[in-house]
Amino acid sequence: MSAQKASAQLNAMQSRIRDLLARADKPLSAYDVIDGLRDHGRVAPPTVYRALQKLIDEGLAHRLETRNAYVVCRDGGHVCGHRHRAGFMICRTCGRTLEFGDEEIERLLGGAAARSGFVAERVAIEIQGLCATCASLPDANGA
Amino acid sequence: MSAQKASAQLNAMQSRIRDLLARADKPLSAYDVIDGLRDHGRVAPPTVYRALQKLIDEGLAHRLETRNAYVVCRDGGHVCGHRHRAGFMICRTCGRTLEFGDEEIERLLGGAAARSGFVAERVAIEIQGLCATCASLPDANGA
DNA sequence: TTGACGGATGTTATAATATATCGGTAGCCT
DNA sequence: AGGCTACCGATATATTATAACATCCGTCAA
Ligand SMILES: [Zn+2]
Ligand SMILES: [Zn+2]
Ligand SMILES: [Zn+2]
Ligand SMILES: [Zn+2]
Repeated sequence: MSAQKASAQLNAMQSRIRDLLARADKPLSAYDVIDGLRDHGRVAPPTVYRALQKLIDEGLAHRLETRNAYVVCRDGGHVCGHRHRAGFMICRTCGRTLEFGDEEIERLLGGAAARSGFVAERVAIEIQGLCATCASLPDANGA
Repeated sequence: MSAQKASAQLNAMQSRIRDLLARADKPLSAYDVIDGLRDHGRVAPPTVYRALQKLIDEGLAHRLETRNAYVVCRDGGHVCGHRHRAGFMICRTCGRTLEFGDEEIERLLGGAAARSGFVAERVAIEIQGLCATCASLPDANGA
């Protein structure tokens, strides 16, 4: 058991935050997380940001750049614990966020980059719009 | 000339900011812009944010979500003045940013979205990495 | 002409997001 | 034990963005 690595090595704070993100049905900002942890006493921003970064490093969570918010990794099948690229569809009405890990898209992005000799390291793909549910409600369509 | 619309209807502030963005060889934050306009006297944040939004609305500039920064539209051929979707490759070393408007990618993203019944409105695609120039320099490779 | 109205622009103040920096704690090696 | 290191957390502050209010200016009915 010398080379045991990564997951399950979360401390109490990290676990609490992961649970909080997992229970939420939409992305939480760092300060939403701080508020959500009020039961455990006051928590300072750096504590939360570091814990979030840890979860991201472990592949357990993602940051949504267009929202300044965080979600647990919900990439359908894959068992988390390895970092992976992902895209997101974020509903502007209900906030629900669908994660997708479409390798096809990633390959194409890599291709577009390679055409210019660009070496891709991080890829952010975030689609804002209406989820199927909200799109079917008249209110959300702007009408 | 009753229905003349859009472009060239920039006021002095908007033009100055567009010029500033155009002269910069990398994305500028809103506060970089404020600093860059110091010659013209102090400018307050809302003034700059509103002007930037105007430029974005006119299709003359884009916001980089992963950087909280702004660039002029440099989509190769197209004459700006209409909003369009774009992707970006952002060099982490020199900051230079390449804009691409790959319809193929957009179609695929639309497809990924449609598969879940998601109605895409805004699409952000931002690739961080090394530009061809920086990738060829030993320092930038992390070595 | 003139003064009520409305939209655009500018200012002040403050909110929301994120990090620099320091000090404490615990494991670990000598 | 003593010192080293790495992690952890708190205080303070930096960075990014907007709310709320004031001002200016063109429009148009009276
Ligand atoms: Zn994921
Ligand atoms: Zn929805
Ligand atoms: Zn463009
Ligand atoms: Zn570069």
